[in-house]
Amino acid sequence: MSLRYALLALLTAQPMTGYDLAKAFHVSVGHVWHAPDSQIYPELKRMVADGVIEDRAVPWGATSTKTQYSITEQGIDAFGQWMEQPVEYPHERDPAHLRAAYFEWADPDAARRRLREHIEHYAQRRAQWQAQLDGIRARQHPILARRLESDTRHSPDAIVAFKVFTYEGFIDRADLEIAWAERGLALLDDLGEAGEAGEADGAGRVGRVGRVGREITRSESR
Amino acid sequence: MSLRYALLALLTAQPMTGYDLAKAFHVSVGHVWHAPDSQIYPELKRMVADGVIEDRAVPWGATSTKTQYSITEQGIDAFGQWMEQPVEYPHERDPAHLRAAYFEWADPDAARRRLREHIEHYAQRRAQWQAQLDGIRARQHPILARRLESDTRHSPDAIVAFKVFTYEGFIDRADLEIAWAERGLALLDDLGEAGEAGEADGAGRVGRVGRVGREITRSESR
DNA sequence: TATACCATGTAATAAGTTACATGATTTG
DNA sequence: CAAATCATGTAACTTATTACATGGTATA
Repeated sequence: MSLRYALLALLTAQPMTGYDLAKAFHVSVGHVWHAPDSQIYPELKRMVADGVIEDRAVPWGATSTKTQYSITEQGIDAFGQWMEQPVEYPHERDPAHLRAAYFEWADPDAARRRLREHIEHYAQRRAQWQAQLDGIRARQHPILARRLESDTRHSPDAIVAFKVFTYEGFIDRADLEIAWAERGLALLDDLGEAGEAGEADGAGRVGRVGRVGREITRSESR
Repeated sequence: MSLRYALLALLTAQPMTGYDLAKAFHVSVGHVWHAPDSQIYPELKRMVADGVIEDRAVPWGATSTKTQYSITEQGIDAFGQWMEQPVEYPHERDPAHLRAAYFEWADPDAARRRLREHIEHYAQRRAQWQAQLDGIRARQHPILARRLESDTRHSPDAIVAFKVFTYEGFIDRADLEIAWAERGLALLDDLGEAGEAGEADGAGRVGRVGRVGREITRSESR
């Protein structure tokens, strides 16, 4: 149901066609709540049926028309009421941490690849979020700029501050994930050293990892 | 597809009935990858059909039987191959951050409630993860203990270290979310003060939030 | 012998993914 | 006039959620 409110949020800034909306979505709120076009179009239909938005045919070219959607009074109410509802937190489902929990079944090099991919993944996301944040802080982000013009009922500073707050949270999260993966790489190195030492001793399976080699601590890797 | 590997991971420790497996799931790997029983049972059927696990009827009571599942050689291979595959990262879909991005549409008290719920949510998760972590570190966690007995091919220290690594990541994440929400509460306080100051001046909408009141910085709130 | 727990699901629905499909208009 | 982009989807599938259903076994 969040998709509906992500779309409503965009339409509080200005009326848009489905196409415009989908595009605007992908470069703004889509970084917080992803949805493909094929989910957006049907949802817009349902939203019209439910009265939270209106569709209007506007001319397109000489003969054609396109459908422009705008939020209704009822839609604004629904958006306000949404803010009164508790957030429904999704159940934990984390593919990267699930993998990491059973790294003993992986070749150490495969585990390292997974962790480096993790770092790469969050470095890319971080860059995207940072770009959003820069655009928001400078009030240059196109959708935000439009919103700041059209929204007369809220303080521009508040509008900006909440978006900054949101994206800062994502950036901190990306940093955390990168730091976590780096600790994982250090752990693999330590386990490797311990394993080799054990083998050199002819001892087979290793003992007391974390007391051999350097200590692995959470504070170290940052 | 991760559910399959979460179940395989449990079955690398010992054979179990569907019921045992579901129970074990909820108190261990289910904290990393949630699934309800109604998803587990059908998946087990599919896994038998695909040959990664075997089912065997074992006596239950005088006349009845129950189905015990055990991992096959093919299942162990599949688990190892899974470790060679890159993680498929889900698209970003964050209901709490989505809400926060548009807090200007919320009553400040409603926004505060959302943030306090966020803190409460992650405090509870943190406690759960911490409990898991304590059990793992002490090697008292029942499924882990069983695994440490039965798994002769991996170093017990490595088995433990990767699980510790995984859960530490979650705990750090919980701390981050709590700190984020606390910054949000501070932001709301600052915007409120600025708003009141503005109104007292008869200025209507507020100006220059972030320069009035105390500064809100990321380092401050922790 | 009642209550807790063991055991195993199904049905209906909702949500999300992937791939494909089609034509119109604007612009270089 | 060709290419880009605007415009709007549909179909098939997978995954996940919610709620319900049913009966057996162990134990106090």
